[in-house]
Amino acid sequence: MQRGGVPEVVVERLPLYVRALTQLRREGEEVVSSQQLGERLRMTPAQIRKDLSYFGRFGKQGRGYSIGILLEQLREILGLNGEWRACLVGVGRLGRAIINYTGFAPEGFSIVAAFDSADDQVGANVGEFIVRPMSDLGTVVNDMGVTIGIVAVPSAQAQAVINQLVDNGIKGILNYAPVAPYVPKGVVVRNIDPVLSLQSMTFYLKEL
Amino acid sequence: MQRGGVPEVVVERLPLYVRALTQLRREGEEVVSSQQLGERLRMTPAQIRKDLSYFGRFGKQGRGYSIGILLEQLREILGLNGEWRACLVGVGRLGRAIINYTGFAPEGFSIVAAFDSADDQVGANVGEFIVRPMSDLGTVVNDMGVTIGIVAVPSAQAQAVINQLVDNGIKGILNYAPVAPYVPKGVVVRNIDPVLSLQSMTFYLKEL
DNA sequence: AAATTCTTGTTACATTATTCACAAATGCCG
DNA sequence: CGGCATTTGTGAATAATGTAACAAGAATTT
Repeated sequence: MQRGGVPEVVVERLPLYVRALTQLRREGEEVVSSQQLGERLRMTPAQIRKDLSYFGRFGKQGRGYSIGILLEQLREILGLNGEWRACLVGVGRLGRAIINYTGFAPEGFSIVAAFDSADDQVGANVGEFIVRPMSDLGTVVNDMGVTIGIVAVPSAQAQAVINQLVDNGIKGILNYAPVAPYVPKGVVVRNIDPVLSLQSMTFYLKEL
Repeated sequence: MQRGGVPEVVVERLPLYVRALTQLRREGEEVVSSQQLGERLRMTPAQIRKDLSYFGRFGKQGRGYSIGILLEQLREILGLNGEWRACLVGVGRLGRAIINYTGFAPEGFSIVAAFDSADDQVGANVGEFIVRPMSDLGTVVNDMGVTIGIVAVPSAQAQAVINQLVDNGIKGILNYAPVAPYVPKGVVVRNIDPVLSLQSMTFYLKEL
């Protein structure tokens, strides 16, 4: 287990529930049973009930869960009700794609600044940002209340950039570089690497 | 466990080993112990040895693993020695970013065609491709030996697109749409969703 | 209002995953 | 060459995760 006695696997499934519940609400549903939710998400109802039971008792026997209430509770638990501010480091191809990605903002994650360690990128206009030098990091983190750093630099520079982010008070790292970064305790990392996903996929494809 | 008696978690870690070994080789190393590899990847040496033991005996007592040999073996096991051909569905912002992503090709994954279900996109020029209609899917899959479909369509259309891919013989799906897709047995899905990653991250950030 | 049908929350059980610990090899050093 | 330092592969022990089963509560039907 991790922090607060809740297993990390469980925490990682909560956003799945949030997503499914949001969709159900959009469809006009008001109540859902663990059975129905399980069918949507292709998990067993028992697992869903067990997961939720780590945080409280949200359901009603014979009826199920009120979608509105459960959704609100889960958003609260995950801390999704505020606005989370992130900065991007690395404005190459990938970084530019991330800046222009429209999926973050509706979920309360906003990118508020862009950095690059290459001098020839600093000052450039990317999206609505002027690319800043890494030396501005501390100021930006403090002044704008940035807690998350999104790393989109070449793998050779990733660890150094992550160190700088952490040194300047960043608490969460969304890492797109293909490395296994080191961070001190208390800093949370999530890695995004489609290549790793494909490479484990092919294990199953090759023998089909 | 899954296929061949090898637990899926183990298969998902193999690409991590491949990545680390490739890097070590680039650094000029020839031999590595499970201890050293574990330090790089921040895992216990025991886990690495156990994982590898599902597939054979690659190490030498008192010495460790020959990087070249282990790397070759792992690439073979994962099926990474051939070229894997993929098609992309959805040429919106995200789809275009994926087409231009330079990380796939060096790892042996090539995108060989782009599709879109919106008529006003069909025929457009994206990257080096002319966007094709979904009706071309069967032909392309057969003629070009495509086994992987990359899905970058809005979530409302994702399941329908995935069904079409599967019906046309696609065996692996790399899904960027924020949905939990259904696929028949024998089809492998990997989901990429940075928002889910952020949403589980904030659980830990909010109480810091 | 009794009987029936649902469905939760939870405890007990089963399975899966990780870590430990050590015999058996291997290399190295003096 | 003998002894010391390493390091693997693995079976046993431990820990974590997932599933099943059921009492208790709530809605619905008769």
